[in-house]
Amino acid sequence: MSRGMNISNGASAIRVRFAPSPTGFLHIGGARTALFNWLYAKHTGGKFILRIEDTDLERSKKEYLDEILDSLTWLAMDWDEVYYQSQRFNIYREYADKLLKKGMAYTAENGAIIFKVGAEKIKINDIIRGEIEFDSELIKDQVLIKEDKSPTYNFACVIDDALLGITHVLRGDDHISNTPKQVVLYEALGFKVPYFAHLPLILGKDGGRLSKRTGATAISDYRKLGYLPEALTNYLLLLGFSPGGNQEVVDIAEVIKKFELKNINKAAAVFDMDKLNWLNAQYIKKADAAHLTELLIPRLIERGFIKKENFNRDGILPVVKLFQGRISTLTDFVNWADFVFSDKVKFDEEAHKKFLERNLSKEFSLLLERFAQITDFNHTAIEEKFREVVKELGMKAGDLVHPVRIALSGKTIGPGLFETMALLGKNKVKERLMMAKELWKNAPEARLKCLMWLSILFFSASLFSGCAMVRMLKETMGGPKSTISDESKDVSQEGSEDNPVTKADKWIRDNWW
RNA sequence: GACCCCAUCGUCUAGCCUGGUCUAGGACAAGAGCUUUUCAAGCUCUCGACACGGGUUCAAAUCCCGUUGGGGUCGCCA
Repeated sequence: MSRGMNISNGASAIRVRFAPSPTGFLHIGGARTALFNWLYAKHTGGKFILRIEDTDLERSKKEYLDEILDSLTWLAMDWDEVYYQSQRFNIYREYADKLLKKGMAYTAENGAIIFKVGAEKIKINDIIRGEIEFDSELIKDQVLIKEDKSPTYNFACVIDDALLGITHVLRGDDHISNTPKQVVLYEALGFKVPYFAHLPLILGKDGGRLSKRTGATAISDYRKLGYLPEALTNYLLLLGFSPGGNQEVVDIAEVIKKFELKNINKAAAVFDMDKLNWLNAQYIKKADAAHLTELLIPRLIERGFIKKENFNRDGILPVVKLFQGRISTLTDFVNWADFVFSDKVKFDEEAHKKFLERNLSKEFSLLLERFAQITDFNHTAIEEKFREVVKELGMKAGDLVHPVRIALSGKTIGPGLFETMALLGKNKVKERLMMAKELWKNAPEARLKCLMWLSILFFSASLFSGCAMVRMLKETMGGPKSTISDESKDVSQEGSEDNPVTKADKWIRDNWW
């Protein structure tokens, strides 16, 4: 019953709309426009209306429409009313006829109805940009109804915005030049001209239009990539609006309170993936682990890590907790935590290489022996034993940590090793450490390779020193600049600050002998 | 080309309306350090901008004009 009342004193009620065309996916720019409309409706207690601009029957597709609606729903933007322009063709025709009767429009040879644009100055007052003036002399006569009887965009848009009682038209900057064309139609039909607010465009990294080349453009792509809707919404908001108080991560309810059209930026913004990633990581970090688990389950099923019919939620939760603080997308989780779910540990190329560099069979054996003694295989007990072994062997902890990590996960990076081991459990740790020993055994060529490299090194070194001695006899100081001397320089400058040594190199060097 | 819009660190922005408090604040990225079993995260620090030129004014990032640069639109697409 209150619904009826709202409409009757609807003169003051704010009504905004988002008008997507189902000829493509909902993209970043469209979503931001929708968001600002939605936000304004929520802020003012008005209505958010969806109008599907499907007048182009050729290009409009049901799948696109579904995708757009799905994306909006995913982003938690609910709408109050929906209209389809394809169902309103007779209404547009009716108004075109009115203009025809008034003599303000004429029929072309092909049957199209065309509006006569007069010569006048058209002023629009944009809430974001202020007053903008156009000269209608520069506007051509406007087609209202096309030869095929379908309405043109500008005509259908005006009729609908007027008839649906849209009070504020918030749309992309690229529509500024459509505005005078629409204003003359409003006036010709005696409609009240709505308020306009033209939102700045979102640009790609290259400063041009956001395109697939510069990154994903469809909202559904971001969903697939593992972004959280809250994070994406938050990011989209930041593109053109500042919540104030140096806030970046903002709750949507908070934003609804603060949202004001006049505080929207004028300048176009570049879409920055890095910041989106950061924001998403923030949201993942503060998300409830159980909620994240639910989001992750379909992805784990898809990867074949768990079975759809039977999986253990309680088993996944601690894995999620272990990785939650260090991933920035849901996809990251699936990639980084694969070894927890699969017993076929896939070795990264880099990890594999590093692993074979040094045979730690004996050390692993000792580790296995000591781990066997642990009854409660928890992370403190593991760490205790581990440190014991390291001490006994006279090694640095890192020297054993890294190979063990690779043996367990196939990766050189990951969460804390002891937590990881506790999570995997005693049996899996045992199996994988034993498998690692097999790897060394089956790859004796790796040791051969080592020896080969060593001899090459020695050989070239002696060759070089031999050459150098000969040269020194022949030449004065000034130094020959062969590649060999450059290489040896690299090695000899280990302590030098000027020589950038990668961490990997350092690791190899520290652990080689 | 015509018309229109825009202009603060590499990027997102605060400040601009209502000039002084701005030797311009925050965030992302980058760099350095701390921490550390790795990579992250976290913490600390560093680098880094008012496009340019004229006005107005005691005083301009803030107001005005111009230039330059960028973007948008010029469809019987939306």
